[in-house]
Amino acid sequence: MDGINYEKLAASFFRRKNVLKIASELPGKLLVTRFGASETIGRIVELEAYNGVLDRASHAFGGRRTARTEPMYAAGGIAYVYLCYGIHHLFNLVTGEAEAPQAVLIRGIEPVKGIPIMLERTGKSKADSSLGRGPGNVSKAMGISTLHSGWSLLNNDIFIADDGYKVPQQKIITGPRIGVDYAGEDALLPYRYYIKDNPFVSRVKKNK
DNA sequence: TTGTAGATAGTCT
DNA sequence: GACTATCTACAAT
Repeated sequence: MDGINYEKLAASFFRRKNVLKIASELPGKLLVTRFGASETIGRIVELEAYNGVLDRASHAFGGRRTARTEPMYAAGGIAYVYLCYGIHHLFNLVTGEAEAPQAVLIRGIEPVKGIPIMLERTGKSKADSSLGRGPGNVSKAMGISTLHSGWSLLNNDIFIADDGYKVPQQKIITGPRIGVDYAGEDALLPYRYYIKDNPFVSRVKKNK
């Protein structure tokens, strides 16, 4: 449709046990949202894995289980959206089996389709590199909010798709996660994946 | 171009 | 009632 051919990823993709394996395959995939007549598509360029109860940076660390984190304990293939700073909605993909609270946080996308809609949602006037950079902007541009937490990624409202785009292996970089200094040694784990030289990947420091 | 400060609201104890 | 996270804006160089 509209010149973009893509295939929705099936539940089997999300339900594998190894969240790192799933995370390593996500760069270059498409994040699609369809709310009413508004379809927006962004290519995933940056993400972080959260490895269940062992991961201090995860909301589910130590087996904590509350109404908010409940979606993380479900089987993979649904969305987990939480609010941070009272303003930003962060979008996660739940992976793994039921009772294994693993998730992947989408930190950055490259707008592919529906850019005027994204501009309207974010209140921006032109599509610069800040449109899909940073987890708060991702959900804002895609129209995702905490209302969508627990939604299935197998329906036609929100889903992940593959359009055949392949990211060269040498352009997929792994490194420490961002904003998880409080996680102690876990903050050093290379659970962050991003595409090298992509302007929509948040950078610690500008270099030029 | 780089650094720093201020804002926010839902969740858990 | 305390805590948790990121973006935007503004100021200085």
